[in-house]
Amino acid sequence: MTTRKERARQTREKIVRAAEELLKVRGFAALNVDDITKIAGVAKGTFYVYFPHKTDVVEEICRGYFQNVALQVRSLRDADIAQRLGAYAAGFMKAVQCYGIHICREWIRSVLDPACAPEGVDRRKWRFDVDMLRGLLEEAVQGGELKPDLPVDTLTHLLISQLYGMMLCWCISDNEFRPEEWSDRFSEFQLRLILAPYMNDNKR
Amino acid sequence: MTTRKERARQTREKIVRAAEELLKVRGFAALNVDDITKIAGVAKGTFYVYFPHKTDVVEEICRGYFQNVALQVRSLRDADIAQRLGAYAAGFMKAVQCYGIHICREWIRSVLDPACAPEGVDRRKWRFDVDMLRGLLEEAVQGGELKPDLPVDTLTHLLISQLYGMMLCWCISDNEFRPEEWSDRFSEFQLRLILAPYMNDNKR
Amino acid sequence: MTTRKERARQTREKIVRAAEELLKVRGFAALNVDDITKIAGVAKGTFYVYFPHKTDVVEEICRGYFQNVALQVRSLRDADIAQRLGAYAAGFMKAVQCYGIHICREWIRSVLDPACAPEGVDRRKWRFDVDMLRGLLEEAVQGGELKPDLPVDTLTHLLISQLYGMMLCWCISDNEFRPEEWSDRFSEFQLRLILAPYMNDNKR
Amino acid sequence: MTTRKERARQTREKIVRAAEELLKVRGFAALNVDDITKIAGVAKGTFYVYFPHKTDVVEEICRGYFQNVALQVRSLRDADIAQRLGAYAAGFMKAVQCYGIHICREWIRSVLDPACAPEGVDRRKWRFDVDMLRGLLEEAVQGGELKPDLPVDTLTHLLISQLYGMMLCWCISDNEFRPEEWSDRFSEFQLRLILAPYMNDNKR
DNA sequence: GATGAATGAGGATTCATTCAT
DNA sequence: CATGAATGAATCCTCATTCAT
Repeated sequence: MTTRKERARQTREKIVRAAEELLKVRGFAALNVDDITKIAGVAKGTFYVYFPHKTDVVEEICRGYFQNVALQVRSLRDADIAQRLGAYAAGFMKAVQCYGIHICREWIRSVLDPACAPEGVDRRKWRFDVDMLRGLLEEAVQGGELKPDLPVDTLTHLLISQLYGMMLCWCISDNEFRPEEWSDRFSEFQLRLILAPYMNDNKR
Repeated sequence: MTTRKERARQTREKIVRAAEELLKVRGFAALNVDDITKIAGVAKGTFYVYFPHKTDVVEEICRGYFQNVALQVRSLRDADIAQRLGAYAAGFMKAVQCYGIHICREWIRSVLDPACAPEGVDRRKWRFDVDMLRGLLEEAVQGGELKPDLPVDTLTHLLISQLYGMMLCWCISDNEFRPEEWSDRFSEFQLRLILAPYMNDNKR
Repeated sequence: MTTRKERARQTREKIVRAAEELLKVRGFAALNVDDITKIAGVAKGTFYVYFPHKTDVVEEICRGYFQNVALQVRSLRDADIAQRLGAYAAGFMKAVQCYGIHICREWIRSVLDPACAPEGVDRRKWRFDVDMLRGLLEEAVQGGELKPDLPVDTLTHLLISQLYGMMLCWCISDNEFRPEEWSDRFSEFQLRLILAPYMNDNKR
Repeated sequence: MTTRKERARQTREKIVRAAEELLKVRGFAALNVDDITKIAGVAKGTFYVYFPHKTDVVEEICRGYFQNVALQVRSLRDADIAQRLGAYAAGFMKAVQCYGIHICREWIRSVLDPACAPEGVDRRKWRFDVDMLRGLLEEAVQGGELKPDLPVDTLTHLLISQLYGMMLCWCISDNEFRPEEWSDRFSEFQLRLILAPYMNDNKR
């Protein structure tokens, strides 16, 4: 009984891992069920026991990705807003680097066109990041850390497009730099300068 | 004489238009020669009279797009560096908006994976932008407008990833904002602040 | 269990037989997967379950053909070299006749141009024959049956080109004679005469 | 007028030359009208002004080949039959080498299957060679040079299959030897030995 | 005679998906 | 649950040939 279920879980796991591996190495366009099952060491038909469609496994892979970023940001109670945003950026880029260029490319590609790419790969990550950054800024305003005239929406979008832009440029430039290092430069050269005009001195 | 060649030009045009239309509506993944020629009203073989490979027509479509941006920047002789970079950003985002979200998405998608996507659609735009922005910064340094300790590479990449990030976020957010307006905010809230530490007062 | 695999074997067999039939009747140039599967009574895709490329099935057909010739030659311990070479020739021409003119033609054609014809159909038969005949001659020299001044290479090539020439002429002349009978004439009128100058009397 | 005709002749010539060149270099399978006309420097349609079908030009190319061999054999009045047959063989192999491996391969291939290959490339060469060699032998018998019990047909076929066999082996072995040299060895090691039993001493 | 634009049948190969065992 | 044989629609590309100019 439990054995049966456990076995099934393992089979499913093998398939997901195989798909993930291929996705990382070769990208979505070159992903096919044949290879997935061959690598997973199961029969082709087994794939369809667990996933009605090929895209479903991609969805599952991409779902978890990106979502558990930055939960640790909350824990930075004593840090100032610049540090917390910096931590978010660092977490973001660390995740980006960790997932690898192919997953990122795939994520971008899929999020650009939900119609022709894995349908399940939705914009949750995007919404999450927008909400997260806006939340951090609003909190800081409410907590008196930032001045009330801070244009929250504008800054949110500037910050987030910077993060997404670095990911995109990394993908375009084909690994020309290390994402992790760039989040540092982002914090160092950009973040504080942008926030500076809105910082309350007493908080400093 | 002229008629023959003119006809051919029109046929080619019809094919390009048909492909462009499909590209805009359905994206590259769903693009196929059959539909292109059907829409263009020519025989399938005719496509290959003008384009050796399917991807070549996509290249043709995307080429040009993005490439004639920002030549006017050079003409801004009297403007300071912030104004010139701002003009570049404005030109970039204006082009982005002008080409439309589908072409932009396609461009991003194709530039993400030259292996499986239109090979001809290369990174020229990317290289061009990188070189252009770096050039503007270097000139300003040489001209004494910016201090010599300006980290050219870092700033170039920050600026460019901001631009590309805005384009990407626009595509992701599905037209949630107008690119043109965002280049203004970019200039207003970010550009000057980042450059400020490196501005020579006398130039101001 | 057995049924599944057995069925598959039969399907594969059906495909091979269909291809062979077409090959015999129409030759390689007119061979296409569509017809093969139609005759075999399976779906087009099924062909590719068993053969990655069209040429692979042709290879399979031609392999084996020609390869198990002349193993019996080795067993002719007591026969003299002329008899053994004669036996080889006889085996060769018997095989030629047995396989039929179309397969022979196809084999020649394919072996003539590995680039555009079935790549897998290689020159094994050719190498095998060359090595076999040379081996027989060398053995006879080492065994003292033939004089040491025998020009092994030259004779090998003369003999082999005679054999292949008879096959070719048979194909060209469109069945004008029976290959089996010609190997007899080859032995009778040519083989002994050519070897004569090099025969050691004592062996006789 | 004459100019018109002369021009046309030149155009036709250019096409034939271009086709010949391609045939030599790439073989029949890779021959296509597009390349022929491109190399010839004429429009595609021009090809069809002179040749109703692609195969017709190949026929024209192959026709002349092989046919003007050995007309000089006739002139060897004083030579004995072995010398004359040797001269024929030499002429044959010289032609073979001169035409190149691709033409030879193509000729063999086409002669093997007139149905799928250039239809016009017929067996004339084959008939010509058979008749020629048989004629030489019969003449020698009638002239008393060879004994009347000479098995003309058998020897004719053995000789001719030897010649064709050398050509075939050359093609198969991919230029492993020089045809011209092999006709010498053929004469030296084989021809005289085969004829010896039938030679009338007085003629020598 | 010469052109070259247009054709469209034909052919190889891929691959997501089904289903009987 | 797991299998893997079978499917067939989809798609890219080739190229001999036609024909209006």
